[in-house]
Amino acid sequence: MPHRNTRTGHPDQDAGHEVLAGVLRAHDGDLQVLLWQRAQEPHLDRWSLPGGRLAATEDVETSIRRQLAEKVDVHKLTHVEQLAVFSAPDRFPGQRVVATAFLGLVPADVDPEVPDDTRWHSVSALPGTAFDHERIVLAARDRLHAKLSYTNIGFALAPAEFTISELRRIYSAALGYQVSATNLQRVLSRRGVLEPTGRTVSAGPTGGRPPALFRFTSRDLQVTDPFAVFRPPSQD
Amino acid sequence: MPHRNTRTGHPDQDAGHEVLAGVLRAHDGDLQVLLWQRAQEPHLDRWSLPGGRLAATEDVETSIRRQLAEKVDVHKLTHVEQLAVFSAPDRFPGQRVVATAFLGLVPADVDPEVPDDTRWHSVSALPGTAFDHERIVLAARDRLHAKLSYTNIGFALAPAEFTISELRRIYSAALGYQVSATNLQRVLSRRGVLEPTGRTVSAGPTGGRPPALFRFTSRDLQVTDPFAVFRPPSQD
DNA sequence: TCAAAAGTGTTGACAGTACACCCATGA
DNA sequence: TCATGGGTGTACTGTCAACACTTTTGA
Repeated sequence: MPHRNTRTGHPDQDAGHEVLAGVLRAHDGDLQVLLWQRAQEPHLDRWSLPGGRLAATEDVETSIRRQLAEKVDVHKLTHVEQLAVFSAPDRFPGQRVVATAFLGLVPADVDPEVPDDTRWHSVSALPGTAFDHERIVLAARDRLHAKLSYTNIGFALAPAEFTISELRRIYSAALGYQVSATNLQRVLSRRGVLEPTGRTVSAGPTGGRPPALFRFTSRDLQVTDPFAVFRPPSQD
Repeated sequence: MPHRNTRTGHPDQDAGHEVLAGVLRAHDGDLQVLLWQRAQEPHLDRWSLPGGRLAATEDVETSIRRQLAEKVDVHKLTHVEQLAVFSAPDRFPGQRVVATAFLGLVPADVDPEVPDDTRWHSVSALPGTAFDHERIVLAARDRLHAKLSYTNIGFALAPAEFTISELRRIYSAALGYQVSATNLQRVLSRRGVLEPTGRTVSAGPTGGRPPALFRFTSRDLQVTDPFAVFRPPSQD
C-alpha cells in the first residue's frame, strides 16, 4: 500500500487526496458519530474522522470502504454516500490535502467491535475535533435529516426487523425531536417503504399488547417523494 | 500559474485534481449546457466540460469560478454548487485525475460571449462527449430538477425581472415538461419566493392583457420546502 | 367587438398531523 | 379487571393540480 492513513500521520509531503467518513448510528436515543483520538501531532488528542489517503488504483468510494474496514466491519455499514469535497488550502497544516467526505450509516442493533482509540460520540455534544472534521460531521447529520424525509434511508439505521416503537426511537434520535409512532407507521406504509412481517414479539415486562414486527421492503436507497411540487402533468 | 487546463492538455504527469462544471441555462425552450470542442488527443474533437487543474492555493469553488471566467463572464454566473467527485482510476487516460464536478447556472436573458470553440448544446441531445463528462452533465441536470422543486433556485435561471409567462418557459425548459403558469405563480407566491414589482409591460403584438413584472425576493439559494414529512412538532 | 394573453376563483384529491378510541397482553 | 403499551379510525388542515372564469389589452 503506497500511502499511510491519517492515523499514522502523512509521511508523503506532496499534495494529496484523502477520504473521510462521518459514520452515524442512532443509539440510546441520540445520534452518534464514530471518532478516533489522534495519537500524535498535529492536533494531538483531538478527535478525528476515520479515513485516509486515496490509493492510486481505487475510486473514492472503494477507498473509504477499505479504510473503514479497520474501524467497523464493512458488512455492518448499511449505507455509504458522498457528501462533499473539503478543499480549503489551509485545512491541513503543512501540505495540501483535499478531502472527499462521506456519510456512512450503521444499524442500531449491531454494536461493531471498534478499536481502543475510537469511540461513539453524540453529534449534539462533540468533543474537540481535529481539522475541519466538525463541519463534516454536521454535513453528515444534515444530509441524514433531509433524506429521512424523502427517501427510505431509515433502512440503514434500523435492524432487519423491528417494532414501530423501536423505529420511532431511531427516527427521533436521528432527527433530534420526537416523532409520532402512529404517523411514522402510516407515512412509511403508505409509501410502500415498510411492510409487516406477520410475526409479533411478546409484550414487555410491563404488559401491553404484543407489537408486530416490520421490515423495510427495500434495502437500497430509493427516493419515495421525488417531486414536492411541479410534478409532471398526469397523462390520464 | 503552475498548471495548464484541460483544454491545452495536461503537461504534468502526476496524479492530480481537476474541477469541472456543467454550466446550464434555459434557452429557446430547452435546457442547454456549455461545452467546448477538444483540439487535441485524447478525445480529439469530442465535446468537453469547462474546467481545469486545481491550483495549490485555491479551494475547489474558487478554482472553478476562476476557470469559468475564461468561458463565461463570472458575473453572469448566478449560482455555483458542488455536485460530486468523479474518481474512477481510469476516467482519464494515462494518469490519475480526480475531478470535483459543479453545477453552474446562467440566467436566460444574458447571452454571454463565449470563445469560438465553445457552444451551447441541448442537454437532451448531447454530442459525443469526452471522458465521463456526459455523466456529469446528467448529474447537473438532475440536481437542478430536484432543487427547482424545493428551493428558490429559479432565480439563477431567470432575468432580474420577468413575466409569469417568461418564467413558465424557463421552468418548462429546465424540467423538460410543461408547467402551468397559473400554479407556478401560485406556488412560488405562497412560498414568498416571488413578488410583484408593481410594474407591467405592454402587451405583445397579438394583443392581450399586459403582463405584470415579477422578481425573486431573494437571489441567494434558500430551501423553501424543508420537510416533506416528519416535521418537528408544532409548538402552539 | 372580438381574439388573445394574463391573471383569479374555485373545486377536488391527497398527504400529513393530531387525537380519540379500540386491542391484547401481564400482573 | 386494570394498567400498559400497541395499533386503528377519523377529522382537520394545508398544499397543489386542474380548469372555469374574469380582466385588459391590440386590431
